[in-house]
Amino acid sequence: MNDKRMQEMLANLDVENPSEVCPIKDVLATMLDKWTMMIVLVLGKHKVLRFADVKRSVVGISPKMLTKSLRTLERDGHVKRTVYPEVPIRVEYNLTDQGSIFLKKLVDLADWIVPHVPTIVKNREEFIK
Amino acid sequence: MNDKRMQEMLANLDVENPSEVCPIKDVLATMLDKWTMMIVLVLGKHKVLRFADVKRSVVGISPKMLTKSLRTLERDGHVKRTVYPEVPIRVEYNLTDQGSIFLKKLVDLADWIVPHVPTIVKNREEFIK
DNA sequence: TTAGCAAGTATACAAAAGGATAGTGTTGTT
DNA sequence: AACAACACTATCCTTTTGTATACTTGCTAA
Repeated sequence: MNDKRMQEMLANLDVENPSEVCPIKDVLATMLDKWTMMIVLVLGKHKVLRFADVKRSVVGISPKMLTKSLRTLERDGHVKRTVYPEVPIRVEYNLTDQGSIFLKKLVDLADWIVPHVPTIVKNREEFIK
Repeated sequence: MNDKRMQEMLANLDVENPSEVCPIKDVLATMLDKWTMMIVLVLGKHKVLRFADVKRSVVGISPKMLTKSLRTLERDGHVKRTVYPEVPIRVEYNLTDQGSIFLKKLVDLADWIVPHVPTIVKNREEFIK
């Protein structure tokens, strides 16, 4: 991506206006929420998980936040929710194609930052004030 | 990135442990904070900005959050802070090389999501419960 | 008919993030 | 002596986020 394209995208993102008036920034911010990302990562690892499985994998999440985050992911098309009306009921979650691309971008970002992490951690320890 | 590499990265990210014990996830989450991202975007657009300029560009941010976010970005090596001891004092902020790559990844993510945004917004309106 | 499971909901409360706004320190200008 | 400029700090208070945990629903098996 060259600088011109970058400036175009920054114009799209309407950087100097609040996110309530810029759906792109709003959609992005929702995706990059802490719990949301964690769920995308565990679904990337295990492919298909039931509600209780996700809860076990995302350590520390409460049922309330899990439901909320899963609903958001489903609503925004990143996750598919499948109900099997057995007894007891079974509900499975997995990434959609869109969700898988999102995962890829996330892991790509992580892949890039990994070599920098030791330095960053060291800086954090030394950084006063 | 193939599936094997993806699984390696997910192992690196230690997806099933809380971020306090995984510095990679912690560094990522810090970068992807709402205000932090906005500041990176405006610095990408304007290259060099003073404190009051950033405040003007990131609409709605309070001085408290601006200082906090700028310090975090500086601490983690994404932003350079330069003090000119004039009177009145002048302080300039700009992205480091690392920060510029981060901006690129962010804009790349945005670039990918943009075509999906209209559908997502429509889904959000229709999504009941 | 009582127990039990899965996938949530509901309620109460605690913690963290964030907004509004006044104050600080330094030095030149009036 | 008072004021202005700039880049923050400090304080108070509201809002949002999140936890803990009890409850619900629908059915089936003992």
